[in-house]
Amino acid sequence: MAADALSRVFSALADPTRRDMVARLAVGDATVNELAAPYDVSLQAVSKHLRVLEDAGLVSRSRDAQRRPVHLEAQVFDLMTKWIERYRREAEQRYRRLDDVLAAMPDDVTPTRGQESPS
Amino acid sequence: MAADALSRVFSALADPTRRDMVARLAVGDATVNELAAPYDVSLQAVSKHLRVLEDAGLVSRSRDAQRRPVHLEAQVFDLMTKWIERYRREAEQRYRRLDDVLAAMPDDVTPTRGQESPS
DNA sequence: CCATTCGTCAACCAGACGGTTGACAACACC
DNA sequence: GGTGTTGTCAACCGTCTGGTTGACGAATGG
Repeated sequence: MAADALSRVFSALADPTRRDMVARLAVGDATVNELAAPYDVSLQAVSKHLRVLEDAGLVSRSRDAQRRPVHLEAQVFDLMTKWIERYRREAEQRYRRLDDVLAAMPDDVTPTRGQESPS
Repeated sequence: MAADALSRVFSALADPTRRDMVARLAVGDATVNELAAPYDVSLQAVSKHLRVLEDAGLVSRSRDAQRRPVHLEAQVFDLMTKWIERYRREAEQRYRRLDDVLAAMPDDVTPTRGQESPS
């Protein structure tokens, strides 16, 4: 199950509720109860979601009396963006190479470039 | 399940095998058999993975005789990066704001949440 | 026409996931 | 010390997931 860090992060964000919590936490830290408020689920379910986010490194929890303020750890996003950007770039380069091929094609299939003398 | 597009994309990339396939496809299109080669799983399992990637919009399949070349659709990456960047930026702004507050704080003020203990 | 290659569909299985309820630990407050 | 608040742990449940095997469809090529 989700052995590597990247899998854990993607998996954690695959759930709309958890993404919503991340959105909420981007505004500022919050307690479990505060985070649970908008959703129609038990506090335990929210606690579980937070555990998943924590295991993914997206979130950290500290202690304030009985409260457990939750804090967003935005650095982990870099892991994802790095992965994504790498392959996006690779794919784009491939398209560019394809463009070169098309550009190098015989003129008769690319007539729009200039006025060739018609035969 | 996984009603929204974003969930489908994150969920699809949460699997290491599928991420690996995306990596492979960034280099160039491939058939199902070619994609299956590196992995020690049945062709059917690979077919299932491709279906997940296709449902997420990460991949498209065309036809070439009996072969079904698989093509990476890199535009979907934008969906993720947009989401990520939004909250990353929001969190960063918050840190900047926090820095301002800390900078504006008198030196002797130590924020304590507990009650001030009388001597 | 027949065999082969390439790939999908269907049924099944074990394990993970998201949710529930009930019990309980930790701390604050009176 | 007793009570209320905050949150976690544990057990359970239905569903989704990733894998398997077996059968089959579609197209190629002897």
